[in-house]
Amino acid sequence: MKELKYCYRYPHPAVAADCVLFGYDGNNIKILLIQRANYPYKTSWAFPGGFMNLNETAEDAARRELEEETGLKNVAVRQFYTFTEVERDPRERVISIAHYALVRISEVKAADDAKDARWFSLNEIPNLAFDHDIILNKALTTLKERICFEPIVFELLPDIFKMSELQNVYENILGIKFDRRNFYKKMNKLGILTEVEGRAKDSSRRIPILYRFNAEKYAELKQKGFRLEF
Amino acid sequence: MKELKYCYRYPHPAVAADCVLFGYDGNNIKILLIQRANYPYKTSWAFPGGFMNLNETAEDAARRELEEETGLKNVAVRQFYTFTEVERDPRERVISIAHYALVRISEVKAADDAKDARWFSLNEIPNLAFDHDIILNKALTTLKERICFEPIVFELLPDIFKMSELQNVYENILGIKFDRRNFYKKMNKLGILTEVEGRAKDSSRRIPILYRFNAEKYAELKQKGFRLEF
DNA sequence: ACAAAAGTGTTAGGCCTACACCCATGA
DNA sequence: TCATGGGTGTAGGCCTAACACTTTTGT
Repeated sequence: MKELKYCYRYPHPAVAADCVLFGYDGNNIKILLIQRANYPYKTSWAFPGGFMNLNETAEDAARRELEEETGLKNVAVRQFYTFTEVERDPRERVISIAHYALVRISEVKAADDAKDARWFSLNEIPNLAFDHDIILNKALTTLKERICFEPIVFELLPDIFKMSELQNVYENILGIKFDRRNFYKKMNKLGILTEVEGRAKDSSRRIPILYRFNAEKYAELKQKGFRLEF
Repeated sequence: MKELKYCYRYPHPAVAADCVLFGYDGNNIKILLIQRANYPYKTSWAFPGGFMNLNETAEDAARRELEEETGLKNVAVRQFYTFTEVERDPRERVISIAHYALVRISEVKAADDAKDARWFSLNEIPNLAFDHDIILNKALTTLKERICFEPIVFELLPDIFKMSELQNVYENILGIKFDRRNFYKKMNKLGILTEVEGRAKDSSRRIPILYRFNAEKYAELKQKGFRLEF
């Protein structure tokens, strides 16, 4: 039994940093879950995360836990809500500072090998540990709102992508279908996409134009208040 | 010296809940600040707030501190961000779960009497304790975004108000000027306002139509995705 | 040559913007 | 009667939604 050597004048809760990791496999939005090996909620699935150290911020902690549990380094994690229900952890009072991050699923191949980490589609999410079902809902709601203010969806796509892929990502996240032609026009008019010379063919028929996210143009637009209306 | 009787196996940060309280005096958005009486940042101004108890959520804590320090009861506080910079408090590691709330300034008259609480306009904010300047900025940014998704501005206004007052609140928060006639049309078309029979006159010339926020109609619109474009 | 994916127009309607005018009222 | 705040209307432009046609390419 470890000794209780960290003492305070007033009760302190434990503070965890968790991270909802979104990926995109070319068809669907996916969520990375980790199967718990220990009490509580042993064998239940949960988001990567863990307790925050006192010499790091919550973001640092989320990034560190992500690396420890999935091998992913330097992911842009974003805090979105702190969950503080009194009984959310049976061990002791634990609050969870929840983050989300978007990654190219191919870069997390390593995690796929680990027997305890798996990508799940939104319609096959298993029972989750703690209040992670609530956290997931909030993460999805937040993501839907954020993609109208920041062009974060590009973090899910490869550097170079087809317009139809971009549309598919937006449709998946927002749960809406768009008219292909109107979507093309809207995105092109926005001005944050650059056509890429190399036209790679894939399984489709006609060879599509390829695009890259133009961070410079976005930076300009951001000044004047970037906003995507859906 | 109080004894250190709360002990844990791992280091725990202290957790505070703070609340940025917005008010509206009929002309300008105001922020309620409290002058600190103790170390650290003694005599500096800060947001109402304090340490969270282990038997309450962060929201509960923010509400409780708000009542203790301003007398306000049952205010709808909303969490918006958790501040976790390692050095943000000189005493020990403290993270702050920050909330905001909108109140009718007249209901906080009591607080005005207290010598240590005062409403400040945005252009007269003094030096703030801790990282409260950063918290204020984030609160303002969040407020600007949230009022496009939720009709929270009505919490700043009396039950019954003139259209010009509503416009003034939006203009103050967003820092934009609107055309009076276009604003009227936009708000009326939205359908969340109800005209009120009693026409009270004030210092102006022509007697204006009075409105009330219609919570039922808003609830309907919310289903289909309420959204205000500015 | 045919089906599927992809590029490009066109049109109508709605919403926003920018205005001008009239009404009511206190001084 | 005049200045001020307040209510209402209209024209133009832009954006969006809805929809059709053509091009490319693997089979």
